[in-house]
Amino acid sequence: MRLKPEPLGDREHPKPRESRHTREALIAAATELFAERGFSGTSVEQIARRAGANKAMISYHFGGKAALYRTILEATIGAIAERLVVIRDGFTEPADALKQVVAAIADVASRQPNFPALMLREVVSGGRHLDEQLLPRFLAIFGTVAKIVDAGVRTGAFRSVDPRYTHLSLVGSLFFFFASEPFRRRLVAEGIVPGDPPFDTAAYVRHVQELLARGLKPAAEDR
Amino acid sequence: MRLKPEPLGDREHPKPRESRHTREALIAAATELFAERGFSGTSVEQIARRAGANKAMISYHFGGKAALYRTILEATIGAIAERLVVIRDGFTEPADALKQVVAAIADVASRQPNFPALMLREVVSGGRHLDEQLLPRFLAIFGTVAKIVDAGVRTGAFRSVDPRYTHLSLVGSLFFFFASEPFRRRLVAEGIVPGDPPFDTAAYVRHVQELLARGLKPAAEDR
DNA sequence: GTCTATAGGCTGATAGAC
DNA sequence: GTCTATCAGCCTATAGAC
Repeated sequence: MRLKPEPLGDREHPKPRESRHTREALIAAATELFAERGFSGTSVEQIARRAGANKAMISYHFGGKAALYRTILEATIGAIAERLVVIRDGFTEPADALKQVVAAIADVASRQPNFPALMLREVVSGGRHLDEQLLPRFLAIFGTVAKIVDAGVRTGAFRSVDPRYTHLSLVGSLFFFFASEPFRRRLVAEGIVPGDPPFDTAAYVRHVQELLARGLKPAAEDR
Repeated sequence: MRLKPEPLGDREHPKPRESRHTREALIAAATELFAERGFSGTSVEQIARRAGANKAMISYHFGGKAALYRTILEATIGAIAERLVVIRDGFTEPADALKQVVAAIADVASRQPNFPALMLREVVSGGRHLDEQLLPRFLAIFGTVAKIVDAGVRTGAFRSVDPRYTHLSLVGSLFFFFASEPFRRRLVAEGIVPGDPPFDTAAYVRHVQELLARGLKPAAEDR
């Protein structure tokens, strides 16, 4: 997933123009295109062109377009699942843990800008490409929020809410923000939507955290 | 958009098997497929088959696949814009108006179950199919929320929040909920996610309304 | 209005030279 | 590992019969 520059060291055979580089360039290009245009909206021709590689290389390195897509999904889901599982298994304060979840999703989205669009497309498509190996990792996102909210409701840190609805509103807000970034950028550039103050990831993260903190706090009348 | 059964009345020529019916069947089938699989993920062959029509009818009635998609987008965006503009131009209480927006989006989504998936795909794709005619109508959603929040912040009904961020979290939560419905249904059916109590649109609407009401209310320390 | 048949373009994959 | 050339399949659009 990540496009690690990965210093080459001193190789002896400069002739095969670095398999590592081609492979990663293809992944980087394909990730962008799949996020922007979806799987069927992207041709191997386009991927190769953007990667500065030959389209035959996609079959050589990955075994075809579908396998390349799966490789990308795997890395993307792995990155977010890894982060969330740590929070899920280590938190003590539900309110704080929920903030951490928001921050973690935003952090992964900052490092891998195409992750939210890919996830959103996958969800909207009914998870068609998520097999029994990928699905559990994908659901780690859901499981983490659900566990935290469950704990919070039990301990009285949160008012009585459905953990599933809380998950959907949290993830929906965040994915939508990040996945709409290119569209918003266009609207701002064309002067259609106010770009001042500029859209800011950190500010939006705080916005969602605030909304959740205030929205889930038990009020006087809830007791 | 809507698949109005539209009683035929007494026509004289039963031979041309009802143009109206074919046209609407194509729109209904295409709307489902575009929502499920996206524009490029759907072939005219599939649309025709699901509509029980001939694929040449797509060119005849609409002028091609792209024109059919545009027809659908137009109707979809029109339906939601129409509803929101009424709220935008007639509200007095910002807190109540925001509730109405949530309810209106949910209501349109109930009548046209594919509307959120189509909108989400369009946003994630950078609004590629929204021309200068469709874009303003689409942005009525944004403008309505922004105006309401602006008013609420000015009158002190809401704490000081960015209307744009409020819009993104509101719309993101709702679209994500509705567009993920098929996926959730699958997860519940396979016993992967608890389906008890069953996911309920009205309950989710209340959840989002509550989250916003509590999340935007000015607290003692905000004054 | 509807259908069949077909044209013509593009897509993903791969054999084989280097 | 990389590239060129090529192929079979699928796609959208349409001409023309009914």
